[in-house]
Amino acid sequence: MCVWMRDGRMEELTPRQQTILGLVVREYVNSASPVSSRALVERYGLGVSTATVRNELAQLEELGYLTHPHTSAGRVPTHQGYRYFVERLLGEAELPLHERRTIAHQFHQARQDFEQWMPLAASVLAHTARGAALVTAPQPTESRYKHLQLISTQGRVVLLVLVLRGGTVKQQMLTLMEPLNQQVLDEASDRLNQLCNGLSADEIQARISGLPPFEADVARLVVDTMHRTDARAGEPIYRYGLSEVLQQPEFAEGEKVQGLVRVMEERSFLEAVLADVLSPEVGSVRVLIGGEGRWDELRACSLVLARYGVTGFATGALGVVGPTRMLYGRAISAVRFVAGLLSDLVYDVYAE
Amino acid sequence: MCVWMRDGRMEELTPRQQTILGLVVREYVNSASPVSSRALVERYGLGVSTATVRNELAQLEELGYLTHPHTSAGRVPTHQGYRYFVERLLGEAELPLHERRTIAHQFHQARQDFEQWMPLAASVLAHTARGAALVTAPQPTESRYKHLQLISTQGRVVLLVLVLRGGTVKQQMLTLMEPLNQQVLDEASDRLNQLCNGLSADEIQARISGLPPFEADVARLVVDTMHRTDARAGEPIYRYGLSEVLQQPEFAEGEKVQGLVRVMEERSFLEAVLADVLSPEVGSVRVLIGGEGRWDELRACSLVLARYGVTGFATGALGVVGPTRMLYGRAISAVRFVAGLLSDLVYDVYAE
DNA sequence: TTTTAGCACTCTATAGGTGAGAGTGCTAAA
DNA sequence: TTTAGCACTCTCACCTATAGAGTGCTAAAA
Repeated sequence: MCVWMRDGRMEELTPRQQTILGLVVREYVNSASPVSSRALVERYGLGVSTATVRNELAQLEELGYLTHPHTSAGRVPTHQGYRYFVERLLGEAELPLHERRTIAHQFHQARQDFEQWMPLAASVLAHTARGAALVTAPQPTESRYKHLQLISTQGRVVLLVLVLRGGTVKQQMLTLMEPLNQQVLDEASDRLNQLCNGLSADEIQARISGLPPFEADVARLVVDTMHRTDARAGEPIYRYGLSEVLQQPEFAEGEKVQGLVRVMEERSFLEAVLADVLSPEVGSVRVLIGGEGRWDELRACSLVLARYGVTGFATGALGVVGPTRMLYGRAISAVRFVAGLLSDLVYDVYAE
Repeated sequence: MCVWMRDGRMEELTPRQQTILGLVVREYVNSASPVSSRALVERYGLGVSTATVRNELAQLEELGYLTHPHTSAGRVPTHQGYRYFVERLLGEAELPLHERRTIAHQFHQARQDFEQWMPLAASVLAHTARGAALVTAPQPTESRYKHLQLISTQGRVVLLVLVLRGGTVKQQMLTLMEPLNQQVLDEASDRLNQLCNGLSADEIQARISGLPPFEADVARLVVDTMHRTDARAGEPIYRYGLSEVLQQPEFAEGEKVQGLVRVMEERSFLEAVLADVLSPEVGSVRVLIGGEGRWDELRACSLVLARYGVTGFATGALGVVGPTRMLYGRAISAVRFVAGLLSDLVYDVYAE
C-alpha cells in the first residue's frame, strides 16, 4: 500500500494513530521487546480497550509503520515508523537546561585548548545521546598559508612547522643536503612568510619558480602538505562509547555488530556515509535510519549526523551512532547543541 | 599437577609431546575447531597410530597444556598451551624478506611526514599480523622546550604554537586583555625562546617570576601545556582492523567482543594493560595471552605488545590484538619489525 | 615398556514433539 | 465506532530420540 503521497509528503495519520505510533516507538525504545496492545492500554491509559488499539495497530501495520516479528508478538516500529516519529512526532525539543549548562561549561573550560575540542565533543555526545559518538576535525574548505617556521634539529634534519589559517598546524621533516644554521633558516622562513601570507596551495605553486633553490624546496613541501590537507586524508577521527553501545541487546549476535563497528572504525566507510548524508554546508541535523536502503550493513543502526563549523571556511562532521531503537529525541538535540558549540569555537578561530 | 618447576622454568616435554602440542596449536589456529587425534595423524603423518596420539594428548591435558570442550570433542590449547608454544616452540622467526622489504619501503616513503607514521604503522601491523592494531604516539619522557611562536589571529585572540624537543607540536589559543600587534608578539616569543630553550616545565616555572606580565602569562600557559603532555593525556591512539577481527568465529557471541572492543576503544583500559605488560624501557616483544588471569575481559583475546622509541627520550607502544587463537608467529615478528622501524624514525628526530 | 586395535562410553548437535502462554484477528453485539 | 469474547497462531521451554564424533580403556602385539 502506498503511504507516500505523489509530492513526497507522508500520508496523514489520524491523531489517535499518531499517539499510538509514538507510544509504540517510545515503549519499544525503552523495553527493546515488541509492544502489545495490552501494554499500551495498561501503561498509558488510552481510554479505549485493547481491541480498539489492536485495530489501530493493524492499520498502522498495513500503512507500513509497524511490523510483527511473528503472529503472536507485539508490534515493532519499521524504519518508516521511526522516520515518521522523527519527522512528525518529535518536535524540536531541546536538551534540559541543566544539561545544556553543564555541557556549555565544559566547552568553555576547554576553549583555549584546540586539542581538547574533539575528544570532549565525542565524550559529551556519547554520554548525552547514549550512543557511540563520532567527531571529525574541522577541515578548511581550502587551506591558506599563515605562518611557517623552520627549526633545526640535529645535523641536516630540519623540522618544518606550518600553521594554516584557522589554526591547523602541520609538521614535516626536511633533510638538507648540507647543514644550515638557525639564522639562515629564520631568514628563509621570514621571506616565505612575507611572500605567502594568506595564499592557497596553488597560488604558492605559481610563485615557486622565482625563489632561490632552498626556499623553493621548502615551498614545494608546503604546497604538498597543503594539498594533502585539502584532500582530508590524515586527520584523525575522534570516537567514544562504542563498547557501551555494543552491550545493547540487538548487538548480541555477531552479525549486526559489523555495520556499527565498520562505520566507527573504517575511515573510508564513514566518509562515504557522511558524503551521502551531509551536504558540504553547515546545516540541520540529519537522521539516517537503518541504512535507509542504501547501506545494507547499517540495517540495524541509525546515525544522527550534522555538519558544524563555518561554511566556506572550515567544517567538520559529528554524530551519534546507535541501534535503530535509539533515543532519537536526545540524540538529535545533543547533536544539534554540540554542533552549535563547536561551530562557535570554529567561528572564533576563523573570523579574522 | 604442577607444571612449573620451582625456579619458574617450565617442565620439559618429550620431543614428541612438543611436536604434538605444536601441531595442535597450529591446526586449531587454522581451523578454529577442536583438533582430534585422527586429524593430526591424517594431516601430518606422525608415523604412529591415533591411539598413541590420544595417549600423548591425554598426557598434555593432564599437564595443563590442552583441554576438552566436552568428552567427545577434540583438543583445544589452554592459555598455558599457547604460552609454551610462544616461548618454546616458536623460535625467533622473522617475516619473509619480501614483506620486510615492502614494509620498510612504505616507512621510507613516509619518513618525512610525522603524521603518517602512526596510521601507517597501525595499518601495516593489522595487515601483516592479521589482527587489530594499536599504536600510541611517542611521548617524550620529560618534555623539553624547543621553540615557541605567537601568531596573531583576529583581535585579541593569539595562537600559540609550542614545539617541544622531539618534534611534538602543541597549539593553544590565548585571549589577551587588549590587542597586541605581531611585532610585539614576535619580540615576546624571541625572548622566551632565548630564555627557555631546552628547559623542562619545572625549570621554566622557576623562572616565571622574573618575567614581565605578558610573557609570564605565556610562560604559564607553556608550563601547563608541557605538564599535560607529560601526563600523556590527550595524544590520540591509532587503531586499525577491528572490524576484520570481529569476523572471527570466537566473537560471534556478543560477550566475548567486550574485552576486545574495550581494549581497542577505551583509552584508560588500554593504558592500564600497557602499564601492566610493558616496562618503561624499549625492549622485547611481550605476549599477553587470554588476559593471563589479571584481565578477565580479555579471556578470549591475546595481545602482542612492544615499546618502541628511544629509552630516556621518547617512547610509545604498539601492538596487535586478536583472539587467543592468533597467528603468534606472524604477530610477534610483525610487532618486532615495525617497532624497530618506528624506533629508527624516533631516533632520527631525537638524536640532537 | 611402548604401541596398537578394538570397543564401550560420553557428549553434542539435530530433529521432532508437546504444552503453556502471549498476543493477535475476527465476529457479533453494544 | 467501540468492545467483549474467543479461536487461532506462533514462540519458547522442555523433553526425547538418534546419529556421529571422538575419547578412554583394555588387552594383545611389538
